[in-house]
Amino acid sequence: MSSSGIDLGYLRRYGYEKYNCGRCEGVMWSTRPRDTCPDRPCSKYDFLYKDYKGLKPLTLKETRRRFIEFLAKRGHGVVDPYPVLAKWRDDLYLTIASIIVFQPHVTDGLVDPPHNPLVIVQPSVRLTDIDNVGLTFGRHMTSFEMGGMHAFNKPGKWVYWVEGVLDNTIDFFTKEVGLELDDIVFKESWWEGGGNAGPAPEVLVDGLEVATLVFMKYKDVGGKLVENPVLVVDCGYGIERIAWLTQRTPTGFHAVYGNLVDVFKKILGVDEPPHDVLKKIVYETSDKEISSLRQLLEEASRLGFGDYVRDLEKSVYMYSILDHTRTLALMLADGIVPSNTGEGYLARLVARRLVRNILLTGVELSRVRDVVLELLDAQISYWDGDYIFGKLKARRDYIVEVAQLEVGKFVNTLVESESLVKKLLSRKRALSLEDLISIYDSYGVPPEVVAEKARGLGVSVEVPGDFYSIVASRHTAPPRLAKQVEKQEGVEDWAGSFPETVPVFHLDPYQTRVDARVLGVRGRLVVLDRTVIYPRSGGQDHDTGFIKAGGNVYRVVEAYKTGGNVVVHVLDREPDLKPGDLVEVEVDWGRRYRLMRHHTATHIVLAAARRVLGDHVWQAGAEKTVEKARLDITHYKPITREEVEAIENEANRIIDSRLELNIYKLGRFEAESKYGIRLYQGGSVYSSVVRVVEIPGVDAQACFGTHVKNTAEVGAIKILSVDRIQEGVVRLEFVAATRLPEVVRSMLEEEEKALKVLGGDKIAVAAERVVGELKAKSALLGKYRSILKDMLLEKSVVESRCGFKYYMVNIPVEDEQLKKEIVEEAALKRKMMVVAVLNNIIEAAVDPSLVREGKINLTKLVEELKAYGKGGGKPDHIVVKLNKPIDPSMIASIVEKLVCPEQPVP
RNA sequence: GGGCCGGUAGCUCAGCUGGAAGAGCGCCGCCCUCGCACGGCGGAGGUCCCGGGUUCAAAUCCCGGCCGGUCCA
Repeated sequence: MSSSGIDLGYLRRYGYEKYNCGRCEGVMWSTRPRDTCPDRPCSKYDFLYKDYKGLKPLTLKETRRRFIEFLAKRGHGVVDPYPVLAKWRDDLYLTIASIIVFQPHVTDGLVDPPHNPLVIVQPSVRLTDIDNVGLTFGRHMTSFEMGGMHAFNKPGKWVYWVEGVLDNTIDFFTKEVGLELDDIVFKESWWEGGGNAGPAPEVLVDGLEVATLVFMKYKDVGGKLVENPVLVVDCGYGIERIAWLTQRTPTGFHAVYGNLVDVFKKILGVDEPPHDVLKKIVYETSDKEISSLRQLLEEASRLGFGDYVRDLEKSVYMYSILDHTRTLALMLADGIVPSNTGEGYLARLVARRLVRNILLTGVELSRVRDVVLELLDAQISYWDGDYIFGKLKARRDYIVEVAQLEVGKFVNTLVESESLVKKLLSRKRALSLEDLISIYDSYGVPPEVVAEKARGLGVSVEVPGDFYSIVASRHTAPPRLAKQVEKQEGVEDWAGSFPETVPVFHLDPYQTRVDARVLGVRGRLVVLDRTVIYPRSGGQDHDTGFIKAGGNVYRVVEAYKTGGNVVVHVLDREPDLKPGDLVEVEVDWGRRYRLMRHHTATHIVLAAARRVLGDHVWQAGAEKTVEKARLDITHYKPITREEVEAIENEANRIIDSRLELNIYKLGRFEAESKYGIRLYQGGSVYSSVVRVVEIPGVDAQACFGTHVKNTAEVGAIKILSVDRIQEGVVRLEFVAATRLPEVVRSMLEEEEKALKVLGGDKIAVAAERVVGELKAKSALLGKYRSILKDMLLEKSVVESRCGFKYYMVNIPVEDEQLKKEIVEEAALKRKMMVVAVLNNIIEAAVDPSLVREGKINLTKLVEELKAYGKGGGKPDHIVVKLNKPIDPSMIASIVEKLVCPEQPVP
């Protein structure tokens, strides 16, 4: 791809000329002629051995500091890093680049950035290359720092474009990093993603790509590229890679993790090849396309490093472990709760890859949990005080506890895999690819582990190299189902044509009526210029009420909001109204007030849960109706009874503190810097201002709902139920205020009903008594049954004409259990054939030994009885259900035929 | 949100090509022992997750639900 759309000719001013790479044919700009571009695979990591004159080794921190300070000096405002949990977006789970912080609201031009231009060093997590992490010796890391240099050019506000970007880049690398122009090459490229696209020259230094300069010129609209209203400068500098380049350590991990590498070596018992050897290996393999560890090791052997292959293998695992522990810690620190869905699954993925790598270094399965703890602690203290990763320390307890839990789950799976594989192999002698996929899909046991266990049982199993992509390809999502029910054909467009409805319910949530003007009528739908009716939104149910005009009163049965903040009222019938009419709108205050109080209660419960359970608690969903409020929160283990009570107590304490709520609008970035990303409990918000609902000192959220003035109005909160609705998410249901007595009343009524049946006045006592009586009765019944059984058997012995004795029992009471016990007693204990009849069912049995000896086969009896009904069974036990009456003597003669087959008729 | 696997004794699980609910561990009693452990004998303990359906007959097959696990968006 070319860099069409921008002209890099400005580089000529610095002495650059355009060349073509002789190998990949890419277009590059260089100060001197080159045959090939300094990019892999066209060249090796030449930086590792190059003697740079002005280059001084920079630590990661120093690199980061210089980057920020350099751009700050050039007028860039400094933006502090955002979490890697991208709660402000609903199209992404993780922050994968610095621009993510400003998409889509700023890149679309809807919101002004906090500074323009700006600099931000943003920790980012990308898991797409997770399997490459150790293999590329530091080129790929799942967590990395992206040095973001951003400018947003729009009409009336021009910052800089190609020239500014190139000046800044060249000056940073020459003046701050200490490179010379000759070292730096620009290679033309193109970038697309996240709904934007544009030319994106890469900055290459002797085999390493150290920055990508994206000129976000286009927007992807339905597969077509159109000019973006804002020309976005999206330059990402690889802070780790730059540090590596200046230090020229054997791998990028050494540059980033410094002496932590030695700590990990000790904990894991891993030896690296000597650094000069390692560096050689890294260098020599740097232009090879290496996609598996086996390939890397083969390549290393081929290059004559066979002696070091063993250490190299373990070292690669260790590099992944360094990377995965930091990524996991970072994800957890930002509040991710591991789970089987969403971002929680991504944390699980990292945790499981981590465990696999740890096992591969040779750590015993039983020690994995402890080792993870040690590694995380080492990682956390290594980053203590750091600008980006210093926050790990404050969240240490959560990180460690959750990681241990999560790792423990996987360890369990692996322990159980042993018997699983055994079981499978006991049924078949080999395991196919299908088996491997189904084991991985259903139980989460990775194929390598299965293969290893199978090998232990003497079965070799082939694991294809592209196993995980095969699995992924089987899970391609089905076409998305149509989104809900379309409200009504064209309503969105119709309603959208009106100006925003004045939200009287926001201006004064206590106002119950207002005079309004009709703007539009469509069937039963009405749009007004203002309203006190709250439309269903943000999990709060809609209001109901009345619209009065000209002596008519219409019920408002529903209300919803369209994209343009226009409230659509749904009436009980088609009204006699036309645009321009004046009406009076009145809200059903009883309903509304309950909804308001349930809504404020929900904010309070969330805050209380966060105080009791920890900062990882996020709202995962909420619904407020007149009957009750429902709040789903993220949490990593079951909530105990004590915790529920603590949350309830804390919530009621907040109510009793009589806190005045502050509700006001605030610029987006201002609100974020004041309250943090916590604001977005209800999901992403696409607007330049957010409506902040603040309970001072307790909670602040971006929220559209209606709230009471003072927490005291919530009155009281009672949590009614706690459910784990999926892994990592707990649902709390609760009621507040005047809804509470209604709930209590219905509970008391239930109890009354139960007591009416059970008798007594205490339900627990009554139930205990009834259950006790039941047990005693059934014990007594058992005794009667036993006596009756013996009595029936005594008088039921029948002797056939050939002298064969058997029981023919007619069971006089409808007791299946009695029939069963008689049959068992007779056949199995007394070793006699028995024929038992209860209603229209004939059951017959003999001791299985008689069948084995060939003396009798009851299935013949079934054949004989087929004329009277249906049935079946085994040779020693049959059941036949009769569909017409049969004379007992008839049964006897049939049995006779069976037991005296060869007896001549006298 | 979708796919797959599972739910049987206090625990771990077998039974699942429909036909009389099982094993190991744990528990109780007895034997052995000065006592304990081991061992031996005997015993108690079950809503086969729930609800429908098919069938003469369902733990087993089918449908729905609940709960757990797991993979993928």
